[in-house]
Amino acid sequence: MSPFLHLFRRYLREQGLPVTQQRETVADVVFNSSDHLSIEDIEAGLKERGERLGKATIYRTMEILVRSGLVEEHDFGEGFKRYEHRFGRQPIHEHLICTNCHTVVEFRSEEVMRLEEEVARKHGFQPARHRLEVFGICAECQEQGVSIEYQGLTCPATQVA
Amino acid sequence: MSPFLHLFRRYLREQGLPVTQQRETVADVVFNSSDHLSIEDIEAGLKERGERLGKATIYRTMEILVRSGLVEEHDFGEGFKRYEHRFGRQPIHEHLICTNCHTVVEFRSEEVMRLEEEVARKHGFQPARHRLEVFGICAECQEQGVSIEYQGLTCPATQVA
DNA sequence: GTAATTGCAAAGGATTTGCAACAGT
DNA sequence: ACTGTTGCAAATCCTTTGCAATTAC
Repeated sequence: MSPFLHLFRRYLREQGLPVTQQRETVADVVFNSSDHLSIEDIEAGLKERGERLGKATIYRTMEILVRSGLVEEHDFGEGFKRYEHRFGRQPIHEHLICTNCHTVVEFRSEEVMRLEEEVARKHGFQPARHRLEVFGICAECQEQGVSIEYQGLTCPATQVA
Repeated sequence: MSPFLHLFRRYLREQGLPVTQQRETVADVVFNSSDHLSIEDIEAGLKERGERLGKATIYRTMEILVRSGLVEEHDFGEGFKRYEHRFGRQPIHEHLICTNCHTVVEFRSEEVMRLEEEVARKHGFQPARHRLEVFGICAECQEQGVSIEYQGLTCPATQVA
């Protein structure tokens, strides 16, 4: 049982929401992983514990967890969302993502923080947030001979002859 | 008719694919806009011209356009894709996006290019690409009194009392 | 007890796919 | 003519929603 679970319980009580078995179980799965979990990952984690929970309940609980600020939602462009808890992490950080095995490394960059501010100001925007994702192949996958998928970064057709 | 259409025709011929009316029309709509178009936007553009095209054809043509390198696909986390042609743009650039009106400003940052390289190397990754998006409220929307939606950036529940 | 949650199944939006009719080479 | 495309509808994927049965307070 995660030592942070009581924070979620407290949040639920503050909001006048029932503290249910299902909500606690979902939160505990998320709090006990330092990965960036998909809903499917969370389902698998629940199954491993022998918990049989409706998928709708997982979605509904994730919504509350995000609202509580205890969990952050990400969209890495895979067609579905991923979630990470915020304990013991930098409040704002960027992601380095292996496009083969989906390993995620977090890093913080003051340069990007400054850049957000600078670029927004230059264009008269009120900055709210940013996201920086670097995609590549991690060391381990490289060793197994995986190389970069074609990204359309070179552009032969645009070469006007 | 876009002056770049012949590049798409050439690409199709090189690939042994038929140059159809529909493919030309879709490409022309995309090439004539400097916006970041959703499929719905493209459909609207076609309707304006009096073209009646199946949605599946639009999706299939966008796939080819992306593969050709003439068009780039984006996912700004809205739940659907957007497309921009690559003519007269920086080959690699970042996006500043108004979360209210969806205006997109492009900017280039050498710092981010360097950061991608540096961070990937530090973690043994082979870098392939990155994406940086800054979200905020544009000047025009600010004038109309729009302010930043709550982003969950402050995190009261994580304050361990 | 009362109000909210759960679980299921149905609905939803974006995208894809199967297939008969059709157009490009 | 032959191969590949088009358009429609059905299917798919992730996510949300309606509703009767159940649980938290």
